[in-house]
Amino acid sequence: MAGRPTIKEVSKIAGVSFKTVSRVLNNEKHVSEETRRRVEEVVAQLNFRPSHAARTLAGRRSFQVALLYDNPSPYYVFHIQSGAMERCHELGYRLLMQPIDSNAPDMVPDVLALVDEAHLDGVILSPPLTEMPELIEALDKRKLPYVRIAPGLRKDHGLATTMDDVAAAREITRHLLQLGHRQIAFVRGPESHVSSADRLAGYRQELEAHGIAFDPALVIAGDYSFASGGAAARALFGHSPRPTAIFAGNDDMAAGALAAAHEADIAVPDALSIAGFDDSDLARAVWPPLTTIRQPVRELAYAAADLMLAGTAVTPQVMLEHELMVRATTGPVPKD
Amino acid sequence: MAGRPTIKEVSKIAGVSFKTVSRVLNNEKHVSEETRRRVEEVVAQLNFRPSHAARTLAGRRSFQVALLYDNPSPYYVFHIQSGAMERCHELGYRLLMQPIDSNAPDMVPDVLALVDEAHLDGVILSPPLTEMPELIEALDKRKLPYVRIAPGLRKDHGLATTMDDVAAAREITRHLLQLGHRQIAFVRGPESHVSSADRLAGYRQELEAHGIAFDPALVIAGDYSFASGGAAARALFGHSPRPTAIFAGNDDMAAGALAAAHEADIAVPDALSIAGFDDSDLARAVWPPLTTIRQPVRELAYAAADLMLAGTAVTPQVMLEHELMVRATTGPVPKD
DNA sequence: CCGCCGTCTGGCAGCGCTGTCCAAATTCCG
DNA sequence: CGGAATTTGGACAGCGCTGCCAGACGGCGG
Repeated sequence: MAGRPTIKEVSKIAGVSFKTVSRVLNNEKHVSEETRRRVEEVVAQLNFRPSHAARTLAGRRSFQVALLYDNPSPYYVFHIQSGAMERCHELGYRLLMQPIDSNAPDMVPDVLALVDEAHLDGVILSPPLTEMPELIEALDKRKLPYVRIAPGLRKDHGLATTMDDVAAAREITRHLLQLGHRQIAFVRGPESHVSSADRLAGYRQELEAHGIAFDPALVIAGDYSFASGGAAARALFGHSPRPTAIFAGNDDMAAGALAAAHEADIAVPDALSIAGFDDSDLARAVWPPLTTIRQPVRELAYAAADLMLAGTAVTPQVMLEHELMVRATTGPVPKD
Repeated sequence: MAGRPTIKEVSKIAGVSFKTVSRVLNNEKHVSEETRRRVEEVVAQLNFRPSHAARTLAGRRSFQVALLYDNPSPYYVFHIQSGAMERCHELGYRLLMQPIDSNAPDMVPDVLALVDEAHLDGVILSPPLTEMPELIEALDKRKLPYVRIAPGLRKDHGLATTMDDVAAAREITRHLLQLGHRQIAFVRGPESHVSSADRLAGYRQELEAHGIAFDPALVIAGDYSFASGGAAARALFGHSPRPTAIFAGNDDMAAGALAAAHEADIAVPDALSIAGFDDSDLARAVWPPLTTIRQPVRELAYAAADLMLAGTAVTPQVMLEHELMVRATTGPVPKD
């Protein structure tokens, strides 16, 4: 914590007033080319960085935004962070990554307290915080800029980056239908994630578009965890006739179902097809590698930061492309 | 960004000078019980939070530390973050999570710039940043407090939290030896991670302790990635006699080896045992679930923050326990 | 030739706190 | 009951910047 240089020292060495140095640092107009160069030289030479605290205090902006998340998946969090971080960094903002307990009774005041404390210029919300009406309202009321990543509710409200969960689920379902499957089970995620309802809807729509009646008995509730996928699969194995395909609402549950199939000695994909959703690291690490939907998680976060900070987008909501990744857990329906 | 309350407003309502409010906020002495209570009431009622920027600027401390990492594993990063975050939060510090490119030529000045800019009170280093001599020196020279998580080099220098990689690798090796394996291959990690050398050393020591000659041909270089584990396993499958067990330096490589075994139709654990290291999420998601070492990642980070900030520890280095997790990829050596 | 505007630069207040110093109120002794 | 020690709370400067305003200078049109 030794003497870091200050703007005044820079100005003294450069032979200008410290106000001029401030202008250079903030890329303001009305600084002659030569002065600018001279100041920049001194800045580089001293390795000077303006105190973030001082700029925040003196100016109207803190160049600080927070990414709020409450998601147990390391994979998801890691990629959301890295996408948002990249764009923030490019735009000269600092990103505060904040895990939030979305069920805490004081969640909203706590977030607001963070906003005050850090003088945040905006916040980026990821699911399931995107779905909290009190939070959204509080932010609106505060007139604090925010973006939501993949919101499930009120999709046309405010800034948001999304992917089309319904269409993606339809693609997976269509893929299975084209392989000849007719008994396709669906393992859904928790209620708190609207995405899981969207995926269910897509599954159902595609089924019906192919003239296949939707069978509620083939829908099992899970909670996006590996264990719940295994449990769902084991329940399904008791059905008669046994479904020939399982579409799980995320990769963790698909991996759980896959493990259950291995355990029960059911060959995948020969006797049973399994599909996931997300294309997380898991999808390539299990065997056989999982057929799934590549969710553009990193890009969603990158675009979210861009939307909020750069403000160059034409529409307040942007939708990113997903991709069906056909790997080895899905195959033709077994004939017997 | 509407009018957040300031310390002066609090003081006005509480009927004291703003300095007294400051004393209450900082838990200083010389404030009567009653005054303290009154101030705290107003603070709670207004949901007042002191401006972090202002305290940083005015005081000698910023109550801000950074966690620096450069690790591609979402699992590892997530748990390191959450452990460090928890302890920092408990101690009233804010944690800045900063991915750093350890190979960037300006890495050290960039870190120092961050330190200045954010007025950091300390930094937490995770591998492989723990192994960068220039960084360590720069930090020492700056007299900036720091801790290293699981350092490989100069383990007795400065504050650090570690686990015993050598002993853990010996345990895995012993477990395999006890199952009757004699042809045990080792897939090592990249040179940049000293942990991988330690694990190799443990493997070798245990072998020799059991009177088994170390065979360099059974050591294959990997890079901690899933793909490299698969490649190593496929190379090993060509050896004659084929090793009966593979000990991979981390779970990703073990999962890769497991997938390769599945592909080559080699039954695990009946024809081949596989062991990993880390007990990451993967270990339970693959099938069969992986025998591995539980690395106390989260605890290591928690303890690191504690060591640096609470300063209650007796020794500058603390070592945490690992645990051998025997699951289903290891079994008795096949007899033929 | 004057006035006016545009470009560049500096002066100064003040952001919301903490640290230091000092005054007043209270307590504790002999 | 007086004086010193202790507790309590206020005044004030200043942390390192940005916002606003004013001043110096030069070019241009009328």
